[in-house]
Amino acid sequence: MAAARRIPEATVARLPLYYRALLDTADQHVATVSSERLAELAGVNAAKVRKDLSYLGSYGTRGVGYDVEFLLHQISRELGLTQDWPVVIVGVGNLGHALANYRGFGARGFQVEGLVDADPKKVGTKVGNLVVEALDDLPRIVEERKIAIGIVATPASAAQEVADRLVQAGVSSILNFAPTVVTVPTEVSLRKVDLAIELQILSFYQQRKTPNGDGPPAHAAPSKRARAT
Amino acid sequence: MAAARRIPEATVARLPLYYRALLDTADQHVATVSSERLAELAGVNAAKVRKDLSYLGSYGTRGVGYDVEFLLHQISRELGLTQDWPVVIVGVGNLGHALANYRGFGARGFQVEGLVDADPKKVGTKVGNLVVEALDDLPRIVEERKIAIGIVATPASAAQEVADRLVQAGVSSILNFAPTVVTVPTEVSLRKVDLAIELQILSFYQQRKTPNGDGPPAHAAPSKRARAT
DNA sequence: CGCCGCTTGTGCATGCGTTCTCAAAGTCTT
DNA sequence: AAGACTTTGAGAACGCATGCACAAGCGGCG
Repeated sequence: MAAARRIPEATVARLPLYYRALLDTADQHVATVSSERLAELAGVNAAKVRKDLSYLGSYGTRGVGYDVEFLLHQISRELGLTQDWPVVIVGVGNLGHALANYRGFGARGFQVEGLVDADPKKVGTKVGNLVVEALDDLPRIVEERKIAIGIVATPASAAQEVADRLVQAGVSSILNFAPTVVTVPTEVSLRKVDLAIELQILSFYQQRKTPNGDGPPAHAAPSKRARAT
Repeated sequence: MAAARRIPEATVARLPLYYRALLDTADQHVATVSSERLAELAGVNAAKVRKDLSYLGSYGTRGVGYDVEFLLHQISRELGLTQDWPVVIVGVGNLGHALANYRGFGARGFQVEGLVDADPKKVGTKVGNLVVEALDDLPRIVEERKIAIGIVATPASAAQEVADRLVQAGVSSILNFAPTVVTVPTEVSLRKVDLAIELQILSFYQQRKTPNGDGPPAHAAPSKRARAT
C-alpha cells in the first residue's frame, strides 16, 4: 500500500463529489460503477474520474468498473471521513445559526460541538441543542472536545481576530465565511467560502450575456485624472 | 475600446477580491495603491495582480500605482456591478433564511426581491421584509421583477427540479447551495457552493497532519518527486 | 532639463491540470 | 478454451495559470 502518494489539489477537491455520487449509488444497491457513470453523477468527464481515482490506487477492475462499497471505503479513508471531526462555529448570527442547524455537516461526520459568540447577550442562549458559549472559553472548548476544525461565521471586522484565537486555541483547520481575507500560519489549513463573491462572478458572465442596450459609453471620463495628457 | 476582451476565468474569480480590497482602501481615503499593496490586501502576489489588471486595460501609472477610484470604477463595470441585480431565493429553510437576511448581498447590488418555497405552510410567512411566495409563481415573479439570477437553497432532492423551473422562468444565472450536482443548459451560468465539501477538503489535509496512531507515517515528504516506476 | 528611482506591463519559462488515446487486463460468450 | 468485448490505467500532448525578470514609462529632484 503505497502511502504518502501526492494527490493533486484539484483531485482532492473532487473526491467529495465522487464520494457523494457513490453514496447515492450504494443507496440504490448497485454493486459496481464505471468511470463513465460516475463521471455523469459527479458532473465531470470520465477521463478525469479515472485519473483522479488512479491517484488513490488501482482500485478498479478492467472490463467491469469500480466496486462501489470498496471505493467508498477508500475515498472516505483518504478524506479522513472514517473518523468524526468535532467542529466549533464562531459567530452565531444569521449564517452561524444556519450552519449550526445544517444537517449536511453531521451526515458527513462533522459534528458541531461548540457555538461561540463574542456578544454577551448571545452567550447562554440555545441554538438547536447547543448553548452558545463565550469567546474567551475557546481554548478550553477546543481542548476539552478535541476540536481540530473551526468555522468563522463572524462579520468581516472580527474575522482575523477570531481566526487568530482559533489558532491560538489549537485549531489547525479553518473554514472562513467572513467576507475578508484572513491569514494564518502556514501549518494551518484555510479555506474560504464567500457568498457575495460567487454572485459577483455570476454577475460578470451575466453581464456579458445581456447586451443591455442603453449601455453608457464605456469611457465615461470617470472622475479623477490618471489618464490625461 | 477593445471590447470582448477575453478575461481568464481565474482572473474573473479574483476581481471581486480586488474590488473588496479597493473599497477598503477608498474608505481610508487613500488615493492610489501599488500592485504590491493590493496584493497584500487581496491575499495574492503582486505579479498576479498586475497580470489580472492588465486584462482589463492599462489602468495603472508606472512609478505611481493605480488610482483607487478609477480602478474601482473599471472593475465594477467589468463585473457588472454598476447596475443592480435582483435575485430570487428558492428554498426558505435554514440556509435560505440566512441568505435572505445576509447583508453582504445588498451591499454589492444584489437585492433579494423574491423568496419562494414549495411548502404551502411557508408561503405567506414573512422573512425580513419579504413575503414567501409559491413555487408556481416563479415565472411571474421572474418576469415582473426582471430577475436574472436565482439562488437554489433547497434540499438536494429538490434542487434539479427547482433549477429547471428557474431556467424555464427565464433566469440565466444560478447559484446552487444544494449538495448535489445540477445540470443546466449551456447558455445558463451555474456556480455552486457546497458547505460540506469544503469541510471534507479540510478534513483531507487535516488527516494528513494528525498522525492518528494507526495511520500512515506522519511526515509525507512534501517535496517528493514521486514518480516511481 | 536631464537623471534617478519607482512601479507597471508583459514576454517567457515553468508547472499543473485536463483531455486524448490506446495497450493491458479483466469478464463474458460461445 | 479461445476470441470478442468492455473498461481501466497511464503515457503524451496540449492548454491554462502562475511567477519571474526586466524593459518601458512616469514622476520627482537636483
